[in-house]
Amino acid sequence: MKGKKISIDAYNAIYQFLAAIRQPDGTPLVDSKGRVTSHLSGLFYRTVNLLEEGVTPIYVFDGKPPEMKRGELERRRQVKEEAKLKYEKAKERGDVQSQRKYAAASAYLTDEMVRQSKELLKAMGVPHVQAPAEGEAEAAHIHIQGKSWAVGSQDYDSLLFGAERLIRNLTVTGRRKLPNKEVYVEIKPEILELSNMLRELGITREQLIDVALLVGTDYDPEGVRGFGPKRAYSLVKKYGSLEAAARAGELDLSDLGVDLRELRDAFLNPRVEDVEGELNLGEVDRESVLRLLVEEHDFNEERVASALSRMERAMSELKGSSKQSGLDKWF
DNA sequence: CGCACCGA
DNA sequence: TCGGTGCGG
Repeated sequence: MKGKKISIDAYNAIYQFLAAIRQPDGTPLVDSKGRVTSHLSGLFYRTVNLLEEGVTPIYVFDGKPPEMKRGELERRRQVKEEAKLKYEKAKERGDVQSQRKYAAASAYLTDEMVRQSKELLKAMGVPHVQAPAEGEAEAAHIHIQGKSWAVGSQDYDSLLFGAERLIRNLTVTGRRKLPNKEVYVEIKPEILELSNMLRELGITREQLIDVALLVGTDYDPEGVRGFGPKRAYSLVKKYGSLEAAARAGELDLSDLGVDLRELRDAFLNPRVEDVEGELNLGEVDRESVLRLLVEEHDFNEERVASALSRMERAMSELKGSSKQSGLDKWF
């Protein structure tokens, strides 16, 4: 992926840092004032690594969530509250493993953390974009407009939003990951290409959206009871659309939690904005990065300085190369 | 999650 | 150079 730009769902990435960068008992990294810094550590070091590998990340931040997502966001809030209670209980009985698990599950990103993250990226000269609504949709839009080579996310939504190329597990270290236990597994980056997927499946993007709606999406998480990936795909493949399946008596559209037309529209016509010009690397503001990380949040100066040096070298090479221009469309 | 360090 | 470990903030 050298010389490529990847539009990354920032919330998705930062949230994962926040959940994962913790001590075995679930304590996150904090500065001397007790403020959480896990997200800054993850964002900083991973971004430096990506730049060193010649990948330019474009971080896309969420805006106002669509009204339809309200229920799901409320549900997630409740799950987090329960996780918080489970964390307290695990702490009482000194169950360190459960502590970590529930601390990760109850992690939440504050507005302050989002502001800090944007400030850090700005100081690093790394482009970021504010989405009007869903970050995932805007990241896909930037890609579709030819301003990034792919979308980077752990979620599959961008494919439904029409992104041609999705990168999952975008890390440099080829890092290990724990499913639930203390078992670490090798995780490799994964490239998914929409047109290849659709060709192999023999369906259109509209039909893939129908499959997703049966299985469940952020806007209607339950989907239709009884439908997982296999049955959903078979049904759509056989009848062509959810309406046709309903007419054949194989499906009751009122089993969807939300109106079908509205659900489809969320993926086919998401609220996105064009971005002006190219999304390129800017200048590294060494002073600001040091002030933010070292002075304000007690990062180790030598570590930050050495990462900054690696980054500056990488960025000058990247900006010098011609691969950076807007020609990196997928065609 | 990623860095630094260590021993093989 | 690689995998394991412990700490980072």
